[in-house]
Amino acid sequence: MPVGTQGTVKAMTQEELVQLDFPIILCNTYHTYLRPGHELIARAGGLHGFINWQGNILTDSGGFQVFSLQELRTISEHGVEFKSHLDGSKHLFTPERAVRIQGALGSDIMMAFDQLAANPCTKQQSAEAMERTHRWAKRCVDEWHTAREEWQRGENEMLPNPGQVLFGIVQGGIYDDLRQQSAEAIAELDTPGIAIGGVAVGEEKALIFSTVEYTTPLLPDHKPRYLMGVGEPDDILHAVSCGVDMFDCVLPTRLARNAAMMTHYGRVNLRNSKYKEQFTPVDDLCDCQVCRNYSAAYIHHLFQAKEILAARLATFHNLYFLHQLMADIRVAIRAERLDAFAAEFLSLYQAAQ
RNA sequence: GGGGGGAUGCCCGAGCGGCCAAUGGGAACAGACUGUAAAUCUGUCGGCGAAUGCCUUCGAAGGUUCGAAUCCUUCUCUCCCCA
Repeated sequence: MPVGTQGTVKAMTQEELVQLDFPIILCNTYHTYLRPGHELIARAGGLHGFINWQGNILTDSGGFQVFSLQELRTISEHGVEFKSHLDGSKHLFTPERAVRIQGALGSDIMMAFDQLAANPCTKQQSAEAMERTHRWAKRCVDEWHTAREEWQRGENEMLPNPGQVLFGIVQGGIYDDLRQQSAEAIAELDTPGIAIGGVAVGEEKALIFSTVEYTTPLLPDHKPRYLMGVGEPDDILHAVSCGVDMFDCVLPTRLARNAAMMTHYGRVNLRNSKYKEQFTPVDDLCDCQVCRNYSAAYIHHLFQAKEILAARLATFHNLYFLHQLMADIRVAIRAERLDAFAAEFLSLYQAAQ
């Protein structure tokens, strides 16, 4: 899933996302609630209507902002009070409200409102965040049932997507026993999909790998398993081999805006002067329209000149690259040669790192 | 012809006797980025050295001073006003 926090995958049009063949994108509840507002979006026909996206949409609940906007919020059992980064106004997010807002946004998959522990933190802090996440997940599920019943009785106009589902989120930090507890608690809620959260929030790679390796098999394998916020190609390959089905990550789009492009030969920085006269494609193994039509030298020039097109071309390529990686992974899985594919891919990708 | 400003590192520009190898921007060079407060942030940016440091720099030459980018003299170049 490309990430489109504010209702836009930065630098791409929805037509380009269709062209890139993504079936689903991620939008953010907290950010779209603050601006332009969930009620306005509901009046526009939900996120789908408002942003003109016929594919699926997953909304993150605002749980990540509890983590990323630590200085701007206070947590209690009831919920989280945010101080808006836009105008300083105060906004109370509870699990119930996160569900209602996502209902109004009309996404296809809404996420439970969770709490990820700050990084670094003690096991005690991880456990507290996890336990609260469990209580909040239960409240999300209950509120979701209530909202659906209201809608079925015709009492709730703010539910533009009757097909919407809710996913629970497993927390527990880097601690196996906590992850196990969390996997059990969230699985018990019987949501149609389950996410692994609180990963890749500053911990070293080995810990990301071991956490995913331990946690994923604990989740029901007949439901989609979604690893939130990951990641880099090697993370994805590893997580898929552990049984993960879904990913979202800001990396391809953010890196692109900062001149980094993912190639079969590893990540490269197009600002580097070595590309000044490279009149060949950035990645000669890539057949995206950017690599087919534009040279590294040109893209280097666009970044040096701070032209908008630089971000657009790099974003298109990075998204294409990860989409292609996932497609290749699916082919490899069907051919029962995922490990071989991963080894081949990584030998080239990591050689230059 | 008369009067008044300026010349600082690749560029712009601060400094106006010691804390100045010289604030700040920009450019350049490199790095970071994992459910997006990010088209952002960080570092380097006269030479040599691992380093206390040493050497060469603030238009040019001379001078004053323990000490000068900063004060004085002359010169060169430039900008503005009046005629």
